[in-house]
Amino acid sequence: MLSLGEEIKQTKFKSEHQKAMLNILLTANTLYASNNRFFKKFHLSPEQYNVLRILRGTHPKPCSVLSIQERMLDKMSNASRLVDKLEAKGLLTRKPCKEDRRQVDINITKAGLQILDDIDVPFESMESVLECVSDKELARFNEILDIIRNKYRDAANAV
Amino acid sequence: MLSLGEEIKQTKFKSEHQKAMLNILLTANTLYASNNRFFKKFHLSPEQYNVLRILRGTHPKPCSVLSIQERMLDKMSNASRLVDKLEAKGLLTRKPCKEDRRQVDINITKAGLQILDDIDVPFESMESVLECVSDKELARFNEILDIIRNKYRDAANAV
DNA sequence: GCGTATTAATTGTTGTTACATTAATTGTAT
DNA sequence: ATACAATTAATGTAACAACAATTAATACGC
Repeated sequence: MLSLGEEIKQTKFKSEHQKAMLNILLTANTLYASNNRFFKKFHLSPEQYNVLRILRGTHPKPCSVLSIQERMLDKMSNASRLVDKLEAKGLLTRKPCKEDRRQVDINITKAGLQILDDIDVPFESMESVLECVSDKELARFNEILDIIRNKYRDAANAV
Repeated sequence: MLSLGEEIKQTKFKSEHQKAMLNILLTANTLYASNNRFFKKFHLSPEQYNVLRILRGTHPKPCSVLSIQERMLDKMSNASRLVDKLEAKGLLTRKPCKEDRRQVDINITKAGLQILDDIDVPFESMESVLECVSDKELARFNEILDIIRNKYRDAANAV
């Protein structure tokens, strides 16, 4: 098993803090790259999968582009174009919203639900890699991530 | 302060494990986006900054493109083209390697070292967001990240 | 030494992201 | 009611990433 230091061939770190920051970025890149390869088997990107999951969550109610965007992990990316791609694949439908004509009602299709079903089992087996860590430890782990996210965002805006 | 659930507007999670996986991805995205905005002030991308840091590490000895690639957080990205950009900005030099003419000797310039100096202080203040977490806890935090990275990569390859 | 395999770096291609801008609709203040 | 602001979605663009393919140099087996 490779440690952070081995992976990026850096022997010294200024502090455990700095190491943690680098480690998050490296780990996320690894996860992202693995997910990329995994979803490619289903002709999806991780972002497209994320959108389908969100739509399954609200199904059978529709969802607007904006509320997809708000629920996405990567807020910067372009929900509108992701929806384009998924519509072209027949995994969702798009129709104007009656109540507010600026909005678009997006619904996942049967094909969309089916592909999520196909993905669920193998994907869950990947997500279970953390079984060797206790729930209590993971709870603290999640807390620390929350702290980092919030403080870092503030710090970056302040600079 | 926003929790994972608040940020992606998802109230239920299947397990602490699944939550941790999503949290890593979300946190990394946030960090990456913040870094992006931060480095833009210096007309650099996070990846370009990473390359300069690596070169400062080996300085005054040169570094090949491959060994830059090996030390990078994101192995997938294109070291060759990053070096292009940085050379165009005068932040590094590129010259053929005498011993092995396939390789290129890359050295950071004074301007490159200077820009790292300019960045160091504000960037370190951003990295210090973790001061409220103890070193012992961070050590365990880093361990868990190492586990996730290694196991997940294996799991993704196996599927 | 010669042919083949391997390694290092670059380049081509395709798709995506980040960010700004635009267009259309709705909300609001007077 | 009308002007102006705010909201929603889509699009234009420049830069970047992923991956394959290419070129050049070196290592290795015989």
